[in-house]
Amino acid sequence: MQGELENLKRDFERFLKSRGGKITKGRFEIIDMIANYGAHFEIEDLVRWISSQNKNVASRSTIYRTVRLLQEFGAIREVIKLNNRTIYEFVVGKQHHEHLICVECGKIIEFNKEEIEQLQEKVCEEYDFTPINHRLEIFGICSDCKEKRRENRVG
Amino acid sequence: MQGELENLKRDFERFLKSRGGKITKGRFEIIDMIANYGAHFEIEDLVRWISSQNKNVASRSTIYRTVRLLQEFGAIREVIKLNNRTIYEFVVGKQHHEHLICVECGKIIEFNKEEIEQLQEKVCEEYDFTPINHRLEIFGICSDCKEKRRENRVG
DNA sequence: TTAATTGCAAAAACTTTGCAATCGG
DNA sequence: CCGATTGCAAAGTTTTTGCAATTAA
Repeated sequence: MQGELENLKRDFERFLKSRGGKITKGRFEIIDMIANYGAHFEIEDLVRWISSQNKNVASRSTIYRTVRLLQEFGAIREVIKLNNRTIYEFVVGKQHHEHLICVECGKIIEFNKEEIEQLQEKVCEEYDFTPINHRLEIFGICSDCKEKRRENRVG
Repeated sequence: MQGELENLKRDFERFLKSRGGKITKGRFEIIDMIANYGAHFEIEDLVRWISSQNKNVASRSTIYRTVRLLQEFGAIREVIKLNNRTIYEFVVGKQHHEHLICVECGKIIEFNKEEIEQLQEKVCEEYDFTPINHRLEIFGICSDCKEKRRENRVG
């Protein structure tokens, strides 16, 4: 919803000011582009897409730099790391969740399991470890791909 | 223990033969090197270390290719992905486990929580998703680093 | 013999950085 | 005005690949 994006921008402004940073048009346009691009993205795809939409938003370096800033700020997180791919996620308006990743078609399914979160906290306590964030990735074959395999076997 | 390494090599031989591959000295020397290197490694470090020990084991490309083979075989898994670092783990003789990663000192703590594994299976069933493998990474601050912070504050 | 493997150097893919010009506060 | 930011091109990292020579089966 739109209000959340506006809130995020306002908070990001505060974040920037708090570290002596500046409010530039490019940074906020990048946020809009990411918001329009969809929940999950790889930086290079994002760069290409932004350039295809509007050459004047920002250069590749500025996009990389802004993604890093947004990550420090907390609006973006690295959610999937597989082989040499890194998939980021724009977290605005999303509750925390984990991912099922289909290794056949690349589909990403989000899920949330409160009990798993609680067990993680328990583990951290046991090790006197203060968690900052976490990532659970389950790789496998999704329902659709299994279906397709079955069809191919029959056909 | 030594027997496990021998079993692994025997199984890896079968694996290679089953895909029409060949048993080469280099591949098995790389396994020995990895076994001696320690549980967790980054490929570039491994390459440098192997070269420092013995230039004639294998070239950088062969090490990369063999690590990939061992990953397909299942003797190695990517366990941690953070920023642009990938840490691999040699799984021989280890039961499945997850990782706590200290973002301050880089320490890796292994843990295993059966209930978490079970809950994951439950989630997969719900989505009719067939899991192949998974990775749970919890980033945070370890006990020692918290202690150090306390000392610094006092001192 | 012949198909897989190796080493090398080059290329590819992704990300960071130095610097001069520009812009925000 | 001053310091942060930008764009560019260059450089840095990590990983892959084409190819000729070599090696296992």
